[in-house]
Order: sequence, then structure tokens, then C-alpha cells
Amino acid sequence: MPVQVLSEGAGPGAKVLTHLSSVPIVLISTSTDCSDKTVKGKVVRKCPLVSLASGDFILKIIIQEEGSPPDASHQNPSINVILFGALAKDFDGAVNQGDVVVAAGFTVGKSPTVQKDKLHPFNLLLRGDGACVYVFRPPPPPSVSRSSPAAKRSSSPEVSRKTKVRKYTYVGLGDLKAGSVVNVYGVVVFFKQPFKTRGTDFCSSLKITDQSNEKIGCTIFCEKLEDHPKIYQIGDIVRLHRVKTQFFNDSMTLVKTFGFSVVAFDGAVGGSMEPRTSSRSFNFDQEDQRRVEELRSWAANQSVLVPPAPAIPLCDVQPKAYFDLTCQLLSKAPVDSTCTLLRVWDGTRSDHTLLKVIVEPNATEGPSSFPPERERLIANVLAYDNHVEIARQLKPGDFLRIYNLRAIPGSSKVPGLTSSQEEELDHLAFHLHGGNAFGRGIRVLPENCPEVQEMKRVMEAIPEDDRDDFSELNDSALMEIWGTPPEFMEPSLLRAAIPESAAGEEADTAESSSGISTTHPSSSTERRCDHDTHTVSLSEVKRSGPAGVHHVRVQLRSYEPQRLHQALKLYCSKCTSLQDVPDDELVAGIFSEASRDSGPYSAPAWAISGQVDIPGNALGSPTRTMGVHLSTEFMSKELLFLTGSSLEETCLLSAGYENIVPVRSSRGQLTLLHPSAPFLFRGRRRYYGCERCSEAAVREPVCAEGGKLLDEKIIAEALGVEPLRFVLLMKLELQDASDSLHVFLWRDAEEFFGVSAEDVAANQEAQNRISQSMDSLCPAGDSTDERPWMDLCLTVYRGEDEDGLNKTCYQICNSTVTRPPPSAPPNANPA
DNA sequence: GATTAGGCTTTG
Repeated sequence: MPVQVLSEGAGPGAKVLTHLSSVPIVLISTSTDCSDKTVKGKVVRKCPLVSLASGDFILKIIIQEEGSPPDASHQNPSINVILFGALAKDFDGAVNQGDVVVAAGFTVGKSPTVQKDKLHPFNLLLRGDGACVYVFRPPPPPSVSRSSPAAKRSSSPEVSRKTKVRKYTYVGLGDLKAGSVVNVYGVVVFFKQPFKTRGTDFCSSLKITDQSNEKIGCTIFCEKLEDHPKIYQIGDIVRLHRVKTQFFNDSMTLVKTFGFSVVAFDGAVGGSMEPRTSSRSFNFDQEDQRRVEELRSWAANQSVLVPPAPAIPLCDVQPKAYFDLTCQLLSKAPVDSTCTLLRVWDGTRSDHTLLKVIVEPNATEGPSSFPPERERLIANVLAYDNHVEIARQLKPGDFLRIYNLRAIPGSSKVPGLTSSQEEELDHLAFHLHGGNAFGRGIRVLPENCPEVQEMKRVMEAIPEDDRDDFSELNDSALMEIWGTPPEFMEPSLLRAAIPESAAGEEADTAESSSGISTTHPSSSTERRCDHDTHTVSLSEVKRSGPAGVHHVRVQLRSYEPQRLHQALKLYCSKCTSLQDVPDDELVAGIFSEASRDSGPYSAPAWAISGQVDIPGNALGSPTRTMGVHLSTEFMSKELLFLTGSSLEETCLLSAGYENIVPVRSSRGQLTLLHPSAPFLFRGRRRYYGCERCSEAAVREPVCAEGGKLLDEKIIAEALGVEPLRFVLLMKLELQDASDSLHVFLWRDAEEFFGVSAEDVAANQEAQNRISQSMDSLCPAGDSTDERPWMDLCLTVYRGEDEDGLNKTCYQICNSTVTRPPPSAPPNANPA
């Protein structure tokens, strides 16, 4: 009795299982006594049946507990189930994804895939006569059960092995007879999004076709929107169950009837088989998959019958055109009672100036203004009449498809248009006219659908000007860096970045300034942008969409890294990678290793070469030879290539020579050291190269115009090194009365502190400036409500977290810390 | 087991 199908709610099923007790999936382990236990779960995945040469079968499924409290990963517990032999084969034929099954007579094994699939550490093994699976399924609909013995089977366990899942029969659209109830498949050639009727329901209107070339209208009334077909575009495939055929105006039509259900699929050949349905249980077997694939390949060759959806990006929209637009909603605002403004973008830029619509900033949901470069990409859509209600339910950040949108050139009668704009001739306005003719409407698209994925790729690839280069660095990189444990060896260069001795005095300084800020509306920061937007609360920022700018008045609750030298990073603007500054111990090791390994080499012809013997010392270091190669071209600019020196010696020499490039011998040639070591020392400044982007070789820089200028850029270029830039990266937790918010300080960190990251890497004064600023904003020991207030400009953008999931990110931009009062000057640490 | 709408050559 391996596989038995039971009708849900039917008595026998319950009886069969009364002598067994159910084990929650989480509690399953190899120590579970399985003899009288069952495990119940919904089949969330059914892998293809594997048939072995021996005639044996193996089937893997994943079942998930239903209705149990979610575990730490916010998912119901699931477990792999492996079925063997006849059981595997029977199960494959009788059970569908979505069915609820109860397994009994299993054994428990260690899951070999736990590392990969992150599912349960154990699996269930079902083999032999003792193993069986009960399948619970809702009772079959009356129309089908008459011709199917399934209901009878459910009460006769003996026949269970041969149980076949109830099959739906589908009628071709050319074979419909009036007055019957049928199941059909079809390709959508026209559709209207569900609209409110004068009755109690919403109505969806479809026209579908199939290989018969008949085009059949379908009318679907359902009270709940989720029961309606989820059609995104012409060409989608639908499967309708229980529609009645009737004649209207001499044409066959299909109308929803009792027990109606619909599933929709992507219509593209090779597209996703993921069913669009809100149905809790539905049948979908290989036969269905075959039908979908057949319709897809048939439709692919029917360009006349199924015209390509008129979806075009904003950059291709021509004046007067009607089109479907896939886009993301950034903000929205009511214009009047019959019109709502939707501000959307799709990542492409129109050649036409897009009409600006002036609305009350206070009435705007989402940001009321955007940086100018973003504004150029935003289309203003005016949605009229019946669409106002739909628009009301949309949220900034939603991905949308707007159907039958009209591009209107040079409109001058738009509500809210200013008189100066009336004179603009070349701009485009976008109107979604009232009514639902021509399929006019709006649908929210799920983020995982291919069109949205494609659009997001376009959005992410937008060429940014330098003010926006942060968006190229996705946030998984940021998170990763911040997640790095602080195993960093403090480089001596930065050891004093947070002077212990000065901490107390800093706190005193800050106390006095925070005392002022609680009684005075002054701010310890200054905004340096010209955004025309008013100050909002952090909770409003969080509610707003994933783009735009906000002005906030906040306090600093906490920040990372606490050890400020860790805020200094190296950034490659070519590959946008971000890394920690290598610590001195590592760099010293590279120098030492290079000097030990140095073999004979031929000195470059373009250099004057010499040797210096460095005697060994009492501590046991041997006598070494240091090679010195002075560029003849840059004699006066002092470009020195040095072999065999230690890091310490290089630092000492860099006090007396302008440019030192540490090198080593390798296969008889001079080469640069390992890329983690600086490729150049200039005084106290060290310059690093990107390991990934550099193709280093020791070459003499070319003297430009009479040896005019020799700087780190010219040297890097000559050496084939892609130089890394010092940057500052911090994560700040802001707070106001409404909420708290984590924000990054990166793009404008230098502006914020009024220092350059390169200076921070090289001098104590710049380091002090950062620690003073942080101490004044976040004095140690002070209660947070006494901390000074900051007026900040926040940029909102979309990034990805470690799992590649979308995440709304925030950065402080265009803001500067105003200097703490000079009354308590910092105790500058003489480094 | 009622009722809804029954695309369509649009236009603020």
C-alpha cells in the first residue's frame, strides 16, 4: 500500500493514521524512533524520477511543514524525502507539487546535501514494503468526479498502488460546443486587467487562441482580485478550468462558472514554468507542461496572430504613441479628484524632455524631489478616473506595467502645469486615460518576473556621473567589509587615530557643544546641497521609496567602526572593489620575503645602478645588499627603484627621496613586490595598486614635457598599475523622535569630515579631525538625547544585501560637520 | 447558483 490518495476531509484517511503519531519536521533526527511515526508536509518540490539501469527508481521530493511557527530563517521547516523502487514510481505518477502528504514507515539518514541546500540535516528514506505515503487532496469537482473513480478509490485502500491522479480533459478552442462546461488552454491575444463591475465582482476580459486559430472571448467574474488571471502581457498562456461555453453575438464565448480556476504562464519559449496562481492546490503534471510548451512554440511562429506586446522602454517612446510601459514607481501624488500623478522610471532616458508636473510637496508619497540626473529619467504619468483608485493602492518602489499609456507631446492643458512650461514644445506627457478600453490599466509586477529583472539590470547599468559612483558599488560589498571581524593589525601609521589620552578631553568638548544643541536649534552639521525639499522624519524616510533625497534632522546613536582607522579603505574605481588597507605586519613580511629571495638580475639600462651593503646587527640579522636604481630621466625628480630593503628602511629613505618604488628580482628581471605592498612611497604617503586591474612591469616613466611633472599617476601608469584610492567608509545609526536608521557615509565622507582620505592615511592631524568630529557627534557616556542635532541630506538608493536581495540603502551626502568650538583644542598627538 | 460585461481605431 505504498501510495494512497485520500480526499481531503474524507473519513478513511484519518482512520488509517490513528495508530500513528505525527513528528514535527524540526524534531526529526537519527535518534527518532520511526516505527510508529508519521511526518506530514506539503510537497514543495518534486524532482524528476530517476530510473536506474537495474530497473529500480529513485525520486527526491522536498516536503515542508504547514502551519508551524517559522524557524530562524523565517521559513517553515522542510526536509528532503528520498523514495525508492515502486513507491518512487507510483508517487511520481500520483502526486503533484502542492499536495499534502503523510509519510510512514520511513527511516532517517544524514542529508548529504545539507551544506548545499541548507535544508534539514537529516532526510527521510522510504523504501520497501513497510514504507507508504498518503496523499491528501481536496475533493475532486463534481463535474469530473462523475467520470472518475477517484472518490471511490479513496475509500478502498487495496487499489491504491494503481491509483492515477485525476486527469482533466481539455477541449481545443476549435471544438467548443455551446452549453457545456469545459477546461481549456489558450494563448492570450487580448486582455483587460480586472475592473470593478456594477455588480458585486471584478471582471476580467480575455481573448485567447490556440492551434485552431479560433479566437475565443472569456469573461471572468470574481469577487477577489487574487482569483483573477494574472496576465502580464499578450502571449501569456492560460489554463482555465470549468468555464461554460455560450454564444453571444454569434460568437462562442467562455464564462467562468462554479469551481472556476485559472493558472497563467509566461508565453516565451523556454520561459519559466512557474504557475501564476493564488490557488492553494492545483494540478500540474507533465501533460500540462507539454501543453504549455506546445502552445509556446506554436505561438512563437504566429507573429500575425499574436503580435508582440507593444512594451517599449521610455527611450524609444515616440510622441502620440500608445504603449505598455514596464517601470518602477518612485513617488505619487494626487493632482485632483480625477487624476493622480505617478512618477516612474525604467532606467532609460528619452530624447524628449519629459513634462514636469508641479504638485504639492506635502501631498507626495515618496520623495518629492530627486537629484537632477535622476529627474531626467523620470516620466510623469497622469492616471485618470478609474485608475485613480488603483493608483491609490500602489506604493513607491512597486514594479508596474502600465497598459495603453499615451505619450502626449507638448501638452499645455495639464493640471498644475506652470505657465513657463506651456511654452516648451518638445516635452512628453504620459496619460493613462480613463476607462478600460484597449486594456488600459495598471498591474503590479512581481519582482522576480523576467521583465522586471531585465529592467533592473538596465537601472543598475546606468552610466553615473562622478557624483553617483556609489551606486556601482553594490551593498553586498559594503556589508562584507563591515562584516569583516576586526582582526586588523593596527598599522603604526594609524595607531593613534583614536588617541586614548585625548578621549576624556574630547568628551568634555562635546558635552559643552551638545549642551548648546539641546537648548538651541543649531546644528552640528551643515547641508551643502540645493535640493528643494523640506525636512522629514526618519520614519517618513523609511516609508518613502527606494530612491530620492531627503533632508533630516537627527542625532547620532552609534557608529561603526569604533576603531576609526578601520574606516579607511582602498577603492578601485576601475573594478569598484573595496579593500582594507594592508597592515604593516603584512607589508613588512612582503618586503622581508622579497629581500631574502632576491637573486641576480640585470639592472635596467635606463637607470644608474648601485649597491649598498647593510651590515648585520647584534640581533642576528645577516648582512644584506640593497640595490639602488636611479632613473636617469628623472634624476632631479628623484625616482628611486630599491631592491632588498626592509619596510622600515624604505620608510626611512622616503624621508629623503621623493619617489621610491620598492622592487625585487624575479627570473633575472626587476619586478614590483606583491600587490598588497605599496608600489610607491612618496614621503609619508604610500600608494597601492589594484591586484585585479594592474598589469605591473618595471618601466621608466616617460618624461612628458621637459620632465615637467612626476607624480603618482604618471608613475602608476608607467608601471602598469591601476592605483587604488583611499576612501572613508562608515556606518552610522541615526535617530530622531520617530525612528532610527542605518546609513552609510562613503561618497561624501571626505566632505563630511572636511579631510581627504589620502591625508587621513598619511597624517595625524587629519586623523584627529575625524576622531574629534565623531567624539563631538557621539560623546562617550552621554545620554543619547543630549547629543547634538545634525541637519543631513540623505540619498536613498537600491542595493543588494549578502544574499543578493534588494535592500534600500541610505547615504549621507552633501553634508559637513561644522567644527567643534575651538575652546578645547584637541591634544594633537605627536605621531 | 442573481448580478456584473460582452475588449477595439482612444485623446484630459
